Amino acid sequence: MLERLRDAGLRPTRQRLALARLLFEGGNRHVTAEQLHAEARREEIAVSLATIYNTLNQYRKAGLLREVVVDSGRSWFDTNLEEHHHFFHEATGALTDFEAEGLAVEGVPKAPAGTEIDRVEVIVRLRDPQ
Amino acid sequence: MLERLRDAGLRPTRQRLALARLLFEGGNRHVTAEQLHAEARREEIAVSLATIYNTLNQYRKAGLLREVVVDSGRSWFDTNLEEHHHFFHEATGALTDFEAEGLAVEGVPKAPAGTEIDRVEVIVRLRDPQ
DNA sequence: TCAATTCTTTAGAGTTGTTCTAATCTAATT
DNA sequence: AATTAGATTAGAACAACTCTAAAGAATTGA
Ligand SMILES: [Mn+2]
Ligand SMILES: [Mn+2]
Ligand SMILES: [Zn+2]
Ligand SMILES: [Zn+2]
Repeated sequence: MLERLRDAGLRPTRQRLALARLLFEGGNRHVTAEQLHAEARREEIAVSLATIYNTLNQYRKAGLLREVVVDSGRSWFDTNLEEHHHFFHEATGALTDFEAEGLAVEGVPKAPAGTEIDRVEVIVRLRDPQ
Repeated sequence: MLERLRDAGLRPTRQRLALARLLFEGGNRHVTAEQLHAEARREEIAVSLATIYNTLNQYRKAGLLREVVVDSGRSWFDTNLEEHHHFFHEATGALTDFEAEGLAVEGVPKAPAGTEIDRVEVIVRLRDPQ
């Protein structure tokens, strides 16, 4: 973790290390700022909400996290850096991955003049049956 | 317009009619609440921001509009009800359509137990070249 | 080793987008 | 025309997020 932060040009402070452990140890995950803050509090890690936001954004800029936009009004951060896509269940707010392998998006038109394609994102919105 | 609102179970009030004209006459468009409010003011239509929000949400629930989620922090509403997808240029906030015809999304995994697929959304994020 | 420097954290204030409240107004119904 | 149901509004409230400036911690380098 220490290395990972140093490599990203971030001082390995108490807070950043603790949050890195929550985020990166124990499998990929999706979190919002409030969720991570609540989790830190539960684990008795003293860290302010401002620092949660600072840290998530720094990790994103450093490429340690990416943002997933599925809901206006709330930012989700994703520790899974592999090419993949998302199920989003509107009713429950559940956000889950599915692998890009096996998925084919074909016939994407070329980017408008003066721009290029950064990323093709597929979001599968779910609802309750019937 | 009057018919359209009546069919949706909405009283055709002065405000709803004026907004329907802005939204639905003259081709498909994407708007945010603030944009529509500014436009109404420009056209000297007296309508409060609360009514803009109420109306956009009512139109969405009635199926006259859909919401496009491309940016956390701001809701976009789309008058284009045909199956289509979006380019989103992060840098400028430009949101443009491309037709679903010609696009194939294959290999979408089946929905998690207890849910079903509502819609498959493709968002092509654009950046400036290089 | 220990200033000195630079960067980080923090509480709380500020901002933005959106929703709520409750008073007033308007459309529909009788 | 009177009544009723529903709509609009200003402004307050709220939620998510960012900013500010003061205090604290990591790093540097003498
Ligand atoms: Mn939402
Ligand atoms: Mn954004
Ligand atoms: Zn993911
Ligand atoms: Zn569109």
